[in-house]
Amino acid sequence: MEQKIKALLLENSNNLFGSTVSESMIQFQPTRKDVEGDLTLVVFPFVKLLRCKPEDAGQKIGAFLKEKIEEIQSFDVLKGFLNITLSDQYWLRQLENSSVTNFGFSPPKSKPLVMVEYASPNTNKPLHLGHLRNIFLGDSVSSILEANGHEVIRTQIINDRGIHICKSMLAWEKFSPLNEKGERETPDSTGLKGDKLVGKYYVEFDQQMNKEASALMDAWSQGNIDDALQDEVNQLQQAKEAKSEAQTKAIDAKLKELAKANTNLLNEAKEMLIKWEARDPQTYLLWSTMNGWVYKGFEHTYKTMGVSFDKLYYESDTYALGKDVVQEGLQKEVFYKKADGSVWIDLTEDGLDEKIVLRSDGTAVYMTQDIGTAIDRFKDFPSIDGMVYTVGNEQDYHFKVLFLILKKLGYGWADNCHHLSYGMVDLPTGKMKSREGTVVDADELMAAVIEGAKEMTKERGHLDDMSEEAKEELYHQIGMSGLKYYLLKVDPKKRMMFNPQESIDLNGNTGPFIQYTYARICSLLKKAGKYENQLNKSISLIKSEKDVIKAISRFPSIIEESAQSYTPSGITSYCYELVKLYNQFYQNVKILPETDENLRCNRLILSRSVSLIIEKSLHLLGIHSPKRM
RNA sequence: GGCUCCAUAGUUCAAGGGAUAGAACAAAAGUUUCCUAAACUUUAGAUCCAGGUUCGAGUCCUGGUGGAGCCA
Repeated sequence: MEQKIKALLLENSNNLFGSTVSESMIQFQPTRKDVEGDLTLVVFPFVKLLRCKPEDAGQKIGAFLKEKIEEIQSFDVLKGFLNITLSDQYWLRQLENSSVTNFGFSPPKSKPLVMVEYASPNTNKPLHLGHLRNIFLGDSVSSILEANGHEVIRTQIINDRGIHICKSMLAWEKFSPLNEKGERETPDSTGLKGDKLVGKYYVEFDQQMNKEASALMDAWSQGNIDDALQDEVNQLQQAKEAKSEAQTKAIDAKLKELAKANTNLLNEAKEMLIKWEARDPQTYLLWSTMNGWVYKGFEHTYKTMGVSFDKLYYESDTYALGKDVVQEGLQKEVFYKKADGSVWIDLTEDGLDEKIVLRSDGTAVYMTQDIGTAIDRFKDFPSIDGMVYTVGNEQDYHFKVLFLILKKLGYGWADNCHHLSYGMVDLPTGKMKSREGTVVDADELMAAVIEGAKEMTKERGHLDDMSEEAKEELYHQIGMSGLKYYLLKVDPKKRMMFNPQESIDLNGNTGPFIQYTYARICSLLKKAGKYENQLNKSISLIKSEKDVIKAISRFPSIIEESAQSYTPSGITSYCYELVKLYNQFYQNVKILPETDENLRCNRLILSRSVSLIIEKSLHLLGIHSPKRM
């Protein structure tokens, strides 16, 4: 309808306004709920052209439209807003349209292939709350893109190499206790999930290193300083004299860093990394064994989360790839070499800095890897039209630079790369810090929300005749729904607060609330038995019915907008609004007891339509729609 | 030090430059002989500060304050 009005106004702009109007002047918005009308046209932009009061301009446009468009039942002008009321027949037709199976979705694969990367886990520790936001977000955006007609490849980049990986490997080798057979701890022998076991040794490494560093600092303060470090340490220690408390603290921190950097333990880890890069067989075996444990653990976590991937990329495979590209870039003079041999790109003309792309010792930095991985992906899937990187906003700058470099290297597809940047997740107690042990573990959190859902569902007591197995599945669906919805309802760009208490809430703007409405409609339709699946379009609508139909008719554009902006929160807001309106309707009228067969039938069809949209919306959020709860 | 982002009820979040800034939670009061009360209905409560652009600013611009991040 908006399109229709827009076209009509553009077509007749000369005789209506005396000059050509631009498309951007024609602005629609939903009519305020306390005002009569279905659709509102903002009149202000035309006031200047017509040289009259907003009210008169509105009257003129309204009269014109009413004459040309038969679905317009009436109109009203209020302070520069033209409120148009459409006929009930129009709305009933809208309802009828919504009953097609793929209502709101574009035909599958009608739009180009997009690769979505979400989850870039390190293989040295378990997944945590931050990963949950990342993964739910990427998974949901993938589904939304699919609904909008794109073919999607879901992928992750697994950070499986580097010094941090060597740290847990080394700690396991050095500190894991031996059993009577002389074997070190494994997931099987301890009953620990693989990622948890490896994470334990990553922590162990840090503790042992700190211990060694403290001992080293004690030695320094007694004057036992290694020759090579003597000058540096002395300088720092002397600098502390006669300084304020804050300054002394800062210097102590520097000393501590220096001590850590000079521990035997860290040096051993560095040696291990060198061995790994040289493909030392023993180191490789240890590495692949421990990573194998982690992958098994992750698999379990992903299963609980209900997500999966089409293609995996490992940094151990791709880290070297970027180096060749850097050489090419040097020849093309996109990059330049500094005296020490390191390679840089100068982005100052683009308002950015100079950025290193290869270290002086020839080793890769993150940027090198990411350049290589991107190119590799486009080689693997030549028909990719776009890449979406779901990565936290602390890397905003990194991706700005990455895309610019790719562009300068001559890759046209760089324009179709998008950084889906999301904000950090904070706790009521403050930031999550792994060093302070305030990180919320993904597995533990999921178990907690499922347990919460179980307790609260039991209190309701709706399920007495359900099998234990079905009940467990339902608790899982409800708990995960609460968690996913909670993390997805906030605009991805924004930093958010995670309150564990609220995430298992069933009331208000939550996943379970929406699921409940769905289950209630399912029950209603079941009890209704057979009914005529044909709308009676001559019946007039009551307000609460029309409100629901209006919401239903918005669904296709909501999907479109959410896909374009990569925001699942558009779906959550919409779905919540639809459900609220439906509940008002449900509370207002009787459906099953209604004796007028046409009315009863229409209301059942309306309810069915709503349930289908809820199901689709929840699917786009990665949430199940249970038929009972 | 340089750059980027954020600031809305007590709290957590909404609001394509458009009408009287919406919800939820928490607080207070109500609604079951009837389709699942995980619901519905009321009440109370907010745009960090100072300028500017505009017919119109929570939204855009400048400056300030407070918070977060990135780069050496």
